[in-house]
This record gives sequence, structure tokens and C-alpha cells, in this order.
Amino acid sequence: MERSTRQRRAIREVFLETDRPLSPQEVLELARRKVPSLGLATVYRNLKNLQEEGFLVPVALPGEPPRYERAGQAHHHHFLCRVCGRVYELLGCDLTLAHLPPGFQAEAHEVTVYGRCPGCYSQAG
Amino acid sequence: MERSTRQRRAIREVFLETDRPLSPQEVLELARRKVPSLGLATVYRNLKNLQEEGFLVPVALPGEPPRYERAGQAHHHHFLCRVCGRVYELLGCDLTLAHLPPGFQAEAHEVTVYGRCPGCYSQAG
DNA sequence: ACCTACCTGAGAAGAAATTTTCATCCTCCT
DNA sequence: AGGAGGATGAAAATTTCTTCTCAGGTAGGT
Repeated sequence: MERSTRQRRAIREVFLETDRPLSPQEVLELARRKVPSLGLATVYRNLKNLQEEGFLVPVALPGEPPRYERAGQAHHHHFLCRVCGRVYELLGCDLTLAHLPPGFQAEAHEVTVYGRCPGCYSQAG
Repeated sequence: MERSTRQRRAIREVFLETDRPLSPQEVLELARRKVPSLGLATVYRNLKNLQEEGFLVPVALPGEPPRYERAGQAHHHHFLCRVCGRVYELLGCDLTLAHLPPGFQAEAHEVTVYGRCPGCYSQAG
């Protein structure tokens, strides 16, 4: 039977309190504010559990290790800040797939926007 | 001084003869048709050289190791076949970034379309 | 409160992609 | 043709991310 531990609750809470996809490292750092002894292996174990129970889904971005976000959200895409590496959610999607060559069958798509987030707006680079 | 070797020529030719981004493994397989003794380390070394001299650029796709394509092409995006794993180029781009929240500054974007390529169209799955 | 099974933390191990090492090969200048 | 130094191939080493191992901790039914 699945138990409710401090660690598991802390990890779940982090996702309820954060509106952007998180990497395992980010989850570790945020959840350690609640449970300082938390280990990375426990983060990975619970990320897997939370996916299996349908609470989280993985978010793959080009050239990046996966992040995780809450499942069940409306169709949306992501913004990757080139300065701080954080990923944000972008609402809506105005992509139309008019240019598919003959014989190609589209099943899904991903849009990733790169740039600077508000917190990194004024930094050099 | 940089030498012209059979291996380097073979790798460069593969990209001139192929109109889609290639992974290091794909480059190895295609270039071995020209130089059967070719090793993977040489592929990696030459992919790096060809990037430095501006002939190739890396193509990052969500959850995938990088592919490489010829530099200098017009703005375009990519199609990843979920059956065979090959990546194709999609001409044009009708993405408009109307939904960026305040304070976010876009510098670039990537669109990846997933589906089936013509060769994998009729397979089950 | 007890006890059992599940959970945790730390480090070792594993997996996958890429780079390095090194002995040998080969291009290209003379 | 000869020779010097860059290039190659195979295997080992690295890097990065993730999973496993295992001894000890703890939730939750009784």
C-alpha cells in the first residue's frame, strides 16, 4: 500500500505551489525547504510515482533533460529562459500545420520559445 | 593544417546528399557505404570540425540526442517520425508569438511535429 | 505501543552519448 | 620518395542523468 510520507507530500506540494515545469534538481531544492534531509533518489522515485498515478507528466525540451508539470492542463507550450534555464508555460497555441508535405501524418506538436524571462530581462549576455 | 581525408570527404558528402538532419549513428551508417572502416569517433570529430567551419549546425529535438544539418538554410522546423525515428525538414513557419506574457522577451523558437513519415504511414502502432 | 512492510538517504551502479588516449596510418609539403 | 604532423580506429574514460542497493527509519493497521 502506498504511504503518505513527509517527502512525498513535500514533493507534491511543490508542484501545487509552482506554475512552471520543474527539473528533478529544482524539485529537490524547493522540497528541501520543507524537508531538508530530502535526497535526490527520493525525488526521482516520487516523480515516477506521481507520473504513474497521473498527477505529473514529463515535459521534453530540445537539448534539455526532462522537466515535470501537473497533468491535465490545456494544450500549451513552453518558454525556456536562456539565462536562468527555467521553463515557463505559455497559454494558447496559434500553430497551424499547413506545410506538411504529402504523405506525412501529424499526431502532435511541440513549440519551444527561447529568450529571457522577466527576472533575467536586464542582464547582459 | 586541416587535411582532406577520405573519411572527412565521405562525411561531408553524406550531408550534401541527404535532405534531413542526421544523428551521429546515421552519419556513421551512411558514410560507411563510402568508407567501410569508418569509426564512430571519427564521425564525432568531424561533426565538430564541420560545425566549427560553419558547414553544419546542430538540431536539438525534445527528448532526443542532437542531429546535424547543413548550415545556412531558411527558417524551418522539423518532423520526427515516431516509428522510424528519422527527422525531416518542414519548410516555412506560420507561428505567431501572440501569447507571450508581459516581461518575456523571445529570441528564437523551435517547432517539432510528431507523427508518421510516408515510409511508416501504414504500419501498425 | 507493536510490528510489518514500505520508504528513505547516501553512495554505488547503470545507461547513453560523447570525448580522450594512443599506436598506427596517411596526407601533403619538399 | 621521404618525413613530419595531423587524422584515424578501437577501446577506455568522461560526463550527465537516472536507477539500484541496502541499512535504517517510519506510516499505519492492529
